[in-house]
Amino acid sequence: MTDGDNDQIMTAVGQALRSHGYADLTMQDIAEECDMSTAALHYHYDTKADLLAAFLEGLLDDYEQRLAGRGDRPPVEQLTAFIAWFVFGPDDEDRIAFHLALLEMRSQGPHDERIRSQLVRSDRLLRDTVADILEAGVAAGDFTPVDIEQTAALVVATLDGARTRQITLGGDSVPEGYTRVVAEALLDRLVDPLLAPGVDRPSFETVLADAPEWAR
Amino acid sequence: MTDGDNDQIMTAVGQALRSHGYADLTMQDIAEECDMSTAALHYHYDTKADLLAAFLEGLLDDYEQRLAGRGDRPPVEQLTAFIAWFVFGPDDEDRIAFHLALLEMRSQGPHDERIRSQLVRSDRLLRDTVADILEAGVAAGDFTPVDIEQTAALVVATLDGARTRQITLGGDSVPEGYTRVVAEALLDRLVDPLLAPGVDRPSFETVLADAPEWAR
Amino acid sequence: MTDGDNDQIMTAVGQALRSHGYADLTMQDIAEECDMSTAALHYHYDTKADLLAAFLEGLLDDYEQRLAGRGDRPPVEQLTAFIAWFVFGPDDEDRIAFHLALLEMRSQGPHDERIRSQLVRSDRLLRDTVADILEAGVAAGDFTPVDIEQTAALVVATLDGARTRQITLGGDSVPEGYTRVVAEALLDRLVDPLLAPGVDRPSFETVLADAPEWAR
Amino acid sequence: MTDGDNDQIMTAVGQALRSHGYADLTMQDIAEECDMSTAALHYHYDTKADLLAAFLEGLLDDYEQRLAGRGDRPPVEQLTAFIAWFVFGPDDEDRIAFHLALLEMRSQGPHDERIRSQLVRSDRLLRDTVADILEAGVAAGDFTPVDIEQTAALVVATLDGARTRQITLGGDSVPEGYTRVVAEALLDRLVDPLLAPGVDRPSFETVLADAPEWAR
DNA sequence: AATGAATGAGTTTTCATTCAT
DNA sequence: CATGAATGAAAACTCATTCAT
Repeated sequence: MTDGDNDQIMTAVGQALRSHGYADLTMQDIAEECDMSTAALHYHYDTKADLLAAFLEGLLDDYEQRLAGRGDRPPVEQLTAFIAWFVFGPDDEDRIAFHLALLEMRSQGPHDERIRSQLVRSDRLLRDTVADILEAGVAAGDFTPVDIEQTAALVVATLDGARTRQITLGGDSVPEGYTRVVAEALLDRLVDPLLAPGVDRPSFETVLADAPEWAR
Repeated sequence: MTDGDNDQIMTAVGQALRSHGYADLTMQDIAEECDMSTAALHYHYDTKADLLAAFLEGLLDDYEQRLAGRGDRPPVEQLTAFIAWFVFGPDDEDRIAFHLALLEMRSQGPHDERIRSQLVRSDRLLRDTVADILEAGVAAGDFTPVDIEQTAALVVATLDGARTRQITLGGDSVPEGYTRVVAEALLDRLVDPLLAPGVDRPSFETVLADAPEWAR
Repeated sequence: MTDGDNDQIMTAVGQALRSHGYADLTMQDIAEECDMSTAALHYHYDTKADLLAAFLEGLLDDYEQRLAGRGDRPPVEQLTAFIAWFVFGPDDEDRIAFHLALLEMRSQGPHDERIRSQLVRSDRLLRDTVADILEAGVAAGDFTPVDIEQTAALVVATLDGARTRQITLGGDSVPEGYTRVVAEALLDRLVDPLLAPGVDRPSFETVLADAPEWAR
Repeated sequence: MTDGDNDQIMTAVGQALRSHGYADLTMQDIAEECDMSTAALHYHYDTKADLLAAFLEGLLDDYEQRLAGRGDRPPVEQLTAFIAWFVFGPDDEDRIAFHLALLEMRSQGPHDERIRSQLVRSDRLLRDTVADILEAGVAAGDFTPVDIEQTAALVVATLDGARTRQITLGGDSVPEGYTRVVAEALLDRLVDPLLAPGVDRPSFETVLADAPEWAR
């Protein structure tokens, strides 16, 4: 199978997941999305579980690539950009679809070890990213010392929670967007108190405006 | 149908959801859990979707009632208890199973309006609860003034995110438990800076130990 | 059970049959039509088959009563009126419903001896009615001699066929109405050649206009 | 699906319909008749209704083809053969079962548009067949002029009515068979008076004996 | 006399998976 | 490589019937 063929299948899984939801997803749904027979899908992937595990793997690989390459800007900027990265609007359908698919896969983690181990890997990567930024900031004297692991966990959990709520609740509950409100709160309440005297944090708007290349 | 009979069915749905997960839940699973025939279930609820919607509704009603009777203890205590309420250990299998099932239902929100509207209601309730505590605290002079809505959203998102990660990742990634680490971080980084001079926050251990009646 | 109660049930069977058709008719359909529980229906009639057999019996009793009492008008008039009696328009919903119900029951005859014997009784009655008229007409010299049984069978089959086709095909195929066209053909081709010289047949319009009391 | 495979399914539907009747027909019945799983049936036809509609359509297509090849024998013979074609004995179980099933389907016409439209098509076809014969006969000078449409409707209704009564009443009421008696009556009373002087009608027995190839 | 609740047996339909071609 | 066809197992749902009250 060429890479292009595989991409096509993976795209189809994402589309089908988006349209039907995990619980109602059938091989037929996926097959229709990429103009293939279900038998062809089974030729490439032995079971539905295999196919979905591969899909999740691809999903997280993408995610990771986007996290990488933060460049060498000051830690405050990096942290602010990291937080801003989670913000999306109620009309950012691609993003919603992506994370909804991810959420549906995530909820299957406890039932499928292959899925769970990918999730653990991705969690470790996310927290390490934040931890690295924090560590660099403390080392540079830009941040006052903190419990790095604890803070990283806090940041990641908070942003994940905001995203999950925005995706599952839709735009009704927090019209400005759950992620936006929570990201701002994080900056005000967590990041600002962390800054050493004389260190300035770029405004949220600035960071959102000139989104660095890695913040898709 | 008497209330007792209905309770029995709802309990069975909960149990079955815990054992099988949302995506794999069958009417038969539920029927077995309450020693009934599937036909009997269909006698009371026309469709599986109806039954699950009723279950979710009942769940949130319970939730609501538990959140309601917070009593008249000082706001600091209430806030600390609220945060502590989310903490559970990696071995609290029942809670994990329950919230996993709930997470699976949540990921169906975008596909099922009945589910989504219940989720929105529950979100509103949670944030209102925190907002009320904050408001009371500010009014009493125990908390320094803050943006109440913003802070409530932050707290709820953070705790939800921690819970979701703990459930989906298992004990591997944060052995003490994601919820525990994040709850402590929240208290240290968010609640403490909020306290007016002279106001003391009960220690986390204290609150966890004598969990008030409303913190199941 | 009072007669009124039973009438109510029978009406409900007719209504339900009309709405759902025999193949899709359920006890629940009937129960809903008369605001009763299915258990109540089973209290009065042991089985669904019993209930339907009773329904058919009532149906045919009605039918018979309408056939009776032809009075003592001349045989030509009686025969013409008998034929005209079968004519109904594409908008005569009551009549269509009645005969549709009857047709659906009739198609079950071969599967249920109770039904079949009622149908045989009704057939005998219909043919005897025609035969009596023919016999009287021949005796009176109004009709030329014919094979009475054969002619009666022909008349009954023809009118039944026209009615069945009109009911099952709807108004599309023969806009004036199958029964109307065929009844007219019967009069032109069968009755007229039967008349002795000097005997006049009332026009079809006349008979249709002043429908005698027994031709509902 | 090859034509042969489809034929096999259609034959199975016919057989199952004969054995069980329309109201009691299940997919399982059909599946057993052709040594297939019900799932295989559903692979070819999405729903039971689709399958039955296809069956009815195929039935009428066959019918059409059989009616088509009437050859170029004289109109009198054609008309006589057409009428004779409807005759069957009280012991012709296969035909009884088949037409009973068809009658059950017909009584579903008012509830199922797909069925009804096929019935209308079949009605049109039958009447056109008779009308064509009559027209040819009149043109050839074998028949005296008549209202062609009216006469065709009369013939079709009569034969249909006789068949319906014979099927639903069984052999009790008209031991020689309703269709036989009525067909003879039709010939005596309708066809014979139609013949131009010098034109002879083949005897009923003759036609019944050497049934032409198109009279199944 | 009537009902709400329940059920067992069955119905259509779905779906991941297999396999000959 | 890919497909059309097929299947077994299970799914949701239906329905006539029963029974305690």
